[in-house]
Amino acid sequence: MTMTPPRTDWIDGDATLATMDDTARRALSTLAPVTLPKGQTLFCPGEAARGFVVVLSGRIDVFLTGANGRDILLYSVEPGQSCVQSTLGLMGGADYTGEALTATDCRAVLIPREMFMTLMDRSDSFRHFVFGAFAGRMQGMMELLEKVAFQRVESRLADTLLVEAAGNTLHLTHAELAVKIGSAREVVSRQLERLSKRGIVTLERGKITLTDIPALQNLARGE
Amino acid sequence: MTMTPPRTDWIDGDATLATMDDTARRALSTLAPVTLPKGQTLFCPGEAARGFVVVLSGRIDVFLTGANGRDILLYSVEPGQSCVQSTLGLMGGADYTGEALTATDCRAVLIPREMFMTLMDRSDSFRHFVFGAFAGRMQGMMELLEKVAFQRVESRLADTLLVEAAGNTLHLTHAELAVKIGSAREVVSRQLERLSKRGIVTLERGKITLTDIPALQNLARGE
DNA sequence: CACGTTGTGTGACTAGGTCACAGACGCAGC
DNA sequence: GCTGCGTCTGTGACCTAGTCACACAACGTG
Repeated sequence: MTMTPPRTDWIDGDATLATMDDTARRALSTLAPVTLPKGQTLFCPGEAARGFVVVLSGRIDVFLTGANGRDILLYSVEPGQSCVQSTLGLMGGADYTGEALTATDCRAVLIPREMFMTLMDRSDSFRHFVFGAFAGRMQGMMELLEKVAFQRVESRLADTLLVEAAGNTLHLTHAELAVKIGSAREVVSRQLERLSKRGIVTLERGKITLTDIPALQNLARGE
Repeated sequence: MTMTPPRTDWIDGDATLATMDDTARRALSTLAPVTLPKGQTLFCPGEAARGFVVVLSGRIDVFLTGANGRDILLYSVEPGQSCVQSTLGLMGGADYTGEALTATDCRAVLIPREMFMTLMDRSDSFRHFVFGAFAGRMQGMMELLEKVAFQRVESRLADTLLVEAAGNTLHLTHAELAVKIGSAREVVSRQLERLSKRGIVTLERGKITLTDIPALQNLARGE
């Protein structure tokens, strides 16, 4: 029986994982990254966590779904980051409440539950990585909560337009924008129409062009 | 120079701390708990974290304050729990955004930054405690977000009335209720008035009596 | 018992979410 | 080309919630 030697190039290729100590690298090298097509569901509400997910390339979006069917984007997982939702269940947390979807084609590693637990105890750098991820997400959730609870839709929308734009155009539907800012599609449509009438954006089907960035920046920070 | 032997009774007296391993107990025994009067501010926005706070008795409420001055209760810290906000700054997180107030007279320990860091690396049980706390708060924040984003005020109010009631009365002002559910005082007043007209509660200054608990339970879970 | 403080009630108005549609556009498959 | 069909967008009516500006009632203290 022959074994192919474990590949570690995906570890070295990731800015975050490459800095791990030997304990973590040895354990990780026994894993193989998986490729996931765009649009795939990784976790859904109520499902038990299978392990700890680290994204190597692509993007995973994590949503919270409300009783009424609307959902809101909790955060996006970019390369070198992890989907902390998946670990809440591993540590005294209750059932998984979010829903994770691949926003693009992805490569990712799934660190199984046992290895995760062991590394948390044995590897300083792995532990620090996980802790940092937790703290970061927590902060992000607080900011999101603050926005949803206190900020006007107009302001959140302007902010999202700026963040999401590549150059000064973005290819998103009103419905997708609505999810990102935690509002309803019709509301986004009406807000965009107002912005368009003020000459701040121009609208086409599936495409938005920003024509007055400074004005948007003002709106984003609440006038 | 004489030293009073370190007291550990406050460690043994706390259900959570009492289960810590020797490493943690030795370190903790060098600390002395502090007493805090009701209404004291522990942290305010923008302030750097001083350490990790564990509550021994009493309750600390942690709020998020919006730009418009309204605030919302993020969570309450009960005995044996910790104020994880205070550690976000200790680990890659940004500035402190919440505000912590003692809701009652309290006894608490402040674990300074260095000891916190050391214990995280050296003590398994301390680390598990902190991680559990993080996971729990994270879960709680998600639930709060879901409520604020998707649930009706009527439903959130009913839920809070049930949770907060001692027996079937509670001594809270409309303004305090508003903060707990993340709404405005006037809205709470009007909702309570409706409940009162339907015979579900009776209202007095600073006091609410629940007269139809089943009806409230229905409202709480959204009819 | 006068007075300030705190809690509550109310009306008018705005923002935002929901529902039920009607078009409009884009892209298969003839 | 045309014909459907799904997706995206626009719109009106309606309801809930948040905001602003008050009035007034209940308590507490000197």
